[in-house]
Amino acid sequence: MPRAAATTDAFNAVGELRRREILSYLADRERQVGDIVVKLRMEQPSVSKHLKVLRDVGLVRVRRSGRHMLYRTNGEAIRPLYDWTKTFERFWTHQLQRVKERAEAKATDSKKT
Amino acid sequence: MPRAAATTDAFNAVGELRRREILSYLADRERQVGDIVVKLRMEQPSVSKHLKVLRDVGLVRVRRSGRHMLYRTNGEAIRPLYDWTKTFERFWTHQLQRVKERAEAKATDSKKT
DNA sequence: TTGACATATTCCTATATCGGTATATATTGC
DNA sequence: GCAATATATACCGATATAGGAATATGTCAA
Repeated sequence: MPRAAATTDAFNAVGELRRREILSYLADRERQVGDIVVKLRMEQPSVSKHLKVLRDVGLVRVRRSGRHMLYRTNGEAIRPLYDWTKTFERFWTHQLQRVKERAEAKATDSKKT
Repeated sequence: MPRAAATTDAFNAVGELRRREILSYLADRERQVGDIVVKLRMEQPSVSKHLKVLRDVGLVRVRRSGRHMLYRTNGEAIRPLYDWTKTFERFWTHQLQRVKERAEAKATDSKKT
C-alpha cells in the first residue's frame, strides 16, 4: 500500500518541494500559470499538475481571467500544519531559554570577577 | 520520477500520518518500539520501518537500553517545518483581526441603537 | 471561422513507498 | 550455549507518484 494520496492530505501535498515553492510564490499575489513556469523554471504541464493537487487539497484557489487562470495560495489551509508543528514548539523555545540562562549566568560570573 | 525520498526531507517524512502519530507519541518521553506497536496498533515491522525513516531524516533519536531501543522525538528537527508554515501566519491572524474588527463594529452599532 | 495563446489532460516510464509475512540480528537470563 | 524477547531487515505485491512528450480544451482577436 502506497502512501495516502497527496490530494487527500495537505501534509502530504506539502511534502513535495516544488509544491512548497509554488505555495510560497503564490502567497503574495495572484499569478497565472505561465508566471510560475517562468519563475520556478518548471515545465508547464508539471506546474498544471502540481496546481491540480494543491487545488484538490484546498491549498490554492483559482479564478479565470480571460485566457488566464489566476492562482493564489489559500494560506488558511496551511494552518493545520502550523498548528501541528507548533505542538513541538517547546523543544526550541526551551533551547533558547537555556542559552539565555547560560548567557546570564556568564554575565553574572563576569561581574563577580 | 517519483517523489524525493522521505529519508531526504523532513517535510516528506512528516507527510505520512503514521509518522506524525509516532512523532507526537515520542514527544513526551522516550519509548521503546513495543510501546509504539501497542499504543498505535501497528505491526512491529511497520513501526521499525517508520522509525528508520524518521531516524534517517533526524526527526527521532535512539539509544539502546539492554534489549530495548529507546526512541524519542528530536523536536528541534521540526522547527524548519514550523518556520515554513509560519511564513503564512498572516493569513489567519489577519482573518482573526477582521473578525475582531467586525465584532467591535457590531458592538458599536448596538450602542448607537 | 480561424489562428494564436494559455492551460489542462492523457499516456508512458521509472521508482519510491506501505503493509504484510518471514526471517535475521541483537541481548539477556538460565 | 540456548531459549526467549525485542527489534531490524528482506522480500513481495499493489499503487501513487513525478516528469516528459504529445495532445486536448478553452478563450480571445481579427
